[in-house]
Amino acid sequence: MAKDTKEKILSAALELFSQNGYAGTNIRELSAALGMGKSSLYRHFESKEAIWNALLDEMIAYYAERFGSAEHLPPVPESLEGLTQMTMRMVNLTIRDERIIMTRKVLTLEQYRDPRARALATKHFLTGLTEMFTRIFTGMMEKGLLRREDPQMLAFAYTAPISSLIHLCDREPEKTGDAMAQIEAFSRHFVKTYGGE
Amino acid sequence: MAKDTKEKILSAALELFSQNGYAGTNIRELSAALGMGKSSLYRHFESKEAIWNALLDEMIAYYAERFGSAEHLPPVPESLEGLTQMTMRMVNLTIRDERIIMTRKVLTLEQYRDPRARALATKHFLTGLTEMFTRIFTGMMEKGLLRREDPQMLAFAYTAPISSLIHLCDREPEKTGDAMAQIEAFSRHFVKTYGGE
DNA sequence: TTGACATGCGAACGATCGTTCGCTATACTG
DNA sequence: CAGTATAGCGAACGATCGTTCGCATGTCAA
Repeated sequence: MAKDTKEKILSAALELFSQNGYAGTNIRELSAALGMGKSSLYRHFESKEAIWNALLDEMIAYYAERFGSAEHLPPVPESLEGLTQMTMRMVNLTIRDERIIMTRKVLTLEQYRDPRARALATKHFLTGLTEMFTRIFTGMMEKGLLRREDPQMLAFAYTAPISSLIHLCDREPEKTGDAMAQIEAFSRHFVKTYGGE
Repeated sequence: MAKDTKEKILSAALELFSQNGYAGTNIRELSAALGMGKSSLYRHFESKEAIWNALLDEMIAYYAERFGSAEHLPPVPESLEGLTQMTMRMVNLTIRDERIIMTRKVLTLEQYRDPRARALATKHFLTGLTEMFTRIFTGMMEKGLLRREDPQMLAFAYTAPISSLIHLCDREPEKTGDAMAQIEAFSRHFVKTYGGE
């Protein structure tokens, strides 16, 4: 029961922090969103900062479990078209999942204030995707699907533009349709440029 | 004299807002940073929000004047090496200039809260650079320096990775050296891929 | 010189902040 | 059954927030 309430608190905190930031969120709003009294929150967390730290713990643990282990790597595509399709599937997931959106937003808002948020932001926005696609592209080169070039450079050149459009969707959700189309066009352009031998 | 004080207030506000965000900054800090009493601020701005809006006005006007007019466009490079050199010069400027750094940070922090910050953020981080390099690449294609492909797609593929590394420098300044090296490597990779005919 | 205005200051206001307190109800332990 | 821990509540605390007030000073036009 206690575990469950804690989880609900962190979930509501994620929602509010991602909208208004840590400083812009107060305990009264948070407890109201949970339908409980302000003071009840303190049965589960000793302070507002403790809520933030627990939320960050959770985000770090989730990221490590979800993207950190090799077992969760997507399979190397069997074709160039497969790369585009896999990309669109991943992007769709990451752009539609409210929890992932809120995680990106909160990391964006707190990256200059909290060192752990900073480190996780860099993983989320840059190095994580690059490492993941470095492996994928290495596999695709071995299969002869991609030209043999520095796979890390290719992964960076591929993921950074996509990541920037994901940020655009977070910022201006009404542009999601256009952004998705642009990501697909970019992926096909990439495939045309680097595909085959 | 009044104009001068207003300008100083906005300058100090930019510094604090970019560090702690709008909600995380209070009038006492701001006035202390200016070496003046809290109440004196209200001689120049009617509220904290008015300071924010004036700062945003200034940022919007500055952007329009600096990047919006065609006259401020950098010249089309005469060679592929020139593209890389021009890129490094621009990046160096944008990564070292404290005021530009703070502008990016404040737009990052307030993009979900303020519609005008949101719009300016998209210009700063995405469309502005893309449009600029679309023209540059169009010019380079006409000179035969670049393969004839969709210049807008090429501009997006070129600027988005660079922009993501600029964000990295804002977030983790100690990585600036590495980021600059990576930008240069990426630029040369791009030139090798798309250069010549 | 005088009067009006712009600009500065410290004190203080009411609102809101994070947090603590004392109390009650429920649920499990012996 | 008694006893203890858990989790909820409203009230209230002190700190801090944005803002206002009354007053002093300096400047400049009349």
